[in-house]
Amino acid sequence: MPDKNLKKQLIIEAAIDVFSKNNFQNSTISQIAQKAEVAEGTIYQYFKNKEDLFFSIPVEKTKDFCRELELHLQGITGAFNKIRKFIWYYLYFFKMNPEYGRTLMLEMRVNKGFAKTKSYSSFKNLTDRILEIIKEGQEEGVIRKDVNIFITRQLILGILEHVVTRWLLKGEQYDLLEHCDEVNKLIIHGIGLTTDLNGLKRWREGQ
Amino acid sequence: MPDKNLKKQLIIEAAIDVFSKNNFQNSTISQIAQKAEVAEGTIYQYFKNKEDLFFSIPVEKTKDFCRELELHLQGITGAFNKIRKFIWYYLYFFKMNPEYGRTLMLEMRVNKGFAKTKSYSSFKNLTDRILEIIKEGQEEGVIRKDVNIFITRQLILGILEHVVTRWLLKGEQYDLLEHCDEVNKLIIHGIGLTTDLNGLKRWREGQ
DNA sequence: ATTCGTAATTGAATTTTGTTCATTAATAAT
DNA sequence: ATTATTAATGAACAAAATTCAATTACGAAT
Repeated sequence: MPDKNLKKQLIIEAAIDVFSKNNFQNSTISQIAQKAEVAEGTIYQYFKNKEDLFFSIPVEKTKDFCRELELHLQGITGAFNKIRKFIWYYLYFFKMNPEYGRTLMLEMRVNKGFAKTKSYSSFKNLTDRILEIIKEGQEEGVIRKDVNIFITRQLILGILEHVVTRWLLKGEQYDLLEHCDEVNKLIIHGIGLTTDLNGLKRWREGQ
Repeated sequence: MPDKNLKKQLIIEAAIDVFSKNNFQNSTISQIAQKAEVAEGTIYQYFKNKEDLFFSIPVEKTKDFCRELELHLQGITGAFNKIRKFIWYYLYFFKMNPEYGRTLMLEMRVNKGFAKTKSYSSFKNLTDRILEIIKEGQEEGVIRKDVNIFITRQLILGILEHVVTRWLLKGEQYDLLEHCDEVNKLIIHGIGLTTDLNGLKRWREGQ
């Protein structure tokens, strides 16, 4: 029983390596087979096709991602503090796992088939978690209620994905955590520097 | 002379159709050739290879995108008003051109080769434009100065790309313009509903 | 220990698809 | 009309994904 998964894991290991160096299109089954020291046919014993192998890659890593996030959030109180930690951890994880980032951000996330994969189910935990935090913040009275919570989540995930994607496309040259505070500040307070206190009052009533 | 571009355009037309229905990987040259009613070899008269054809698709549309944006911004004063219009127009354009969106958002934007293409150069006008508006807002004193302008831009582009990408992945079922106001509100004011006026004061001084 | 049955593995054959190229057709120039 | 140049063709080629009949390894049963 562990033997079977061992070989499967061996192939995935090789696939991670090959797919993250080149991309999906430019990676070949024979490269992966060579690296895993199995015959090409063997791969098709464990995976339906090239795409299926590809989608199997981030399952485990994504589970780690969510599990560790939960750990990092332990003992933190207050929605804003949790969001700050979420932002930090999100960027930190991609900094530490760039090959995972390349596959997930540049290829999976943008694929229509992704929503049907196991990785997506794992990833959904993460996006569900941020939704919970948003609701918590609304109950605390620190997060605005006059905006759809899903749009609120899109603001947070949007900038994070954009920041990570840019970093990957630029070749991971700078430190991803560099602008952690600024991102946080923008999410919480927005770009506006209004002194319109009447306006402020109006938004509050908008809840 | 116009004959030559006519055939090239014909091929692009067919490519738009095929590439946006399936994706890059699952579209074949022979499908495109059939649809354009030319021989497969003819395509290679006009384009170096499949990828070159792919990247040629959004050149013209992207130029339109930028040109029309400029038109829509005409006569609007004040950074916030311009941003509001930018957001509206951005969403409006993808609503009207979903096949363009599918190619640009789900395939191009996330491709390392994209930054070297003509489409990217056009697209850069758009992202440069939002940067100008941000600077203008800072001079007006309505946009915070204690955050890197590039990060500020990433907030705006991030949520817009995320909103459009989600819409595309969900099969374009709902109206993309539905949440225009909410997006705007979040960008300008953030998710926070703080009454901490001392904090507010501190941020202002942070400029 | 030997046999038998099942599952895993192999790599050569097949299929699909991008790309090339020699040939043919069309167009323009003299 | 003849020639030169350019465009278009589709069969041939190459590369890579996928299949499959043959082989090997393994475990249980006798």
